[in-house]
Amino acid sequence: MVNFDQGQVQKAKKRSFFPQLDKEDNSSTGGDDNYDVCFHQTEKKRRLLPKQVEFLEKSFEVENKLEPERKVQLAKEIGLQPRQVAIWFQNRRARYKTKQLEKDYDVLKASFDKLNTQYDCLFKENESLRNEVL
DNA sequence: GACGTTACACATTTTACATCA
DNA sequence: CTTGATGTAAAATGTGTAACG
Repeated sequence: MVNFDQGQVQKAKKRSFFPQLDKEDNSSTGGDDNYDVCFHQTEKKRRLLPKQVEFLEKSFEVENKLEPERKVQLAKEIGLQPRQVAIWFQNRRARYKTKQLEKDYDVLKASFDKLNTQYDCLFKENESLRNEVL
């Protein structure tokens, strides 16, 4: 299912082995009639199609890591190199991790703030009690 | 145990777009 | 409206390391 236009997608490969004949037809000069994010992935470099990302994202939800088999399978389904799928997962894991870290920080900070105000209250209470004693 | 290989984490670079003056 | 500066997220690269045969 989900056949993307392989013709285009496949081109995005080449692991940047060598510069190759970049010289694409649609040279910069006004040729970029299609400012479309999706469909000029041809012939040059990166940015995955929304549908591909959607797929990867779904797959990531199911399982955060991927065995070689699933990698190949997934790559086939969405028309990417297995290598690209692997890289995507690596980057995705990294993103997830930093997000999680931020969340953890927020939680920690919240509890710290709470503790801080509690301390404040106790400190003041203590102060007033001492004043009473005097 | 020293070797190649593989897969990953992590840091870093490179690119594609967005935004704004 | 175009153009260049700047910022940002994502794709890709590079490096180090652990696991495995």
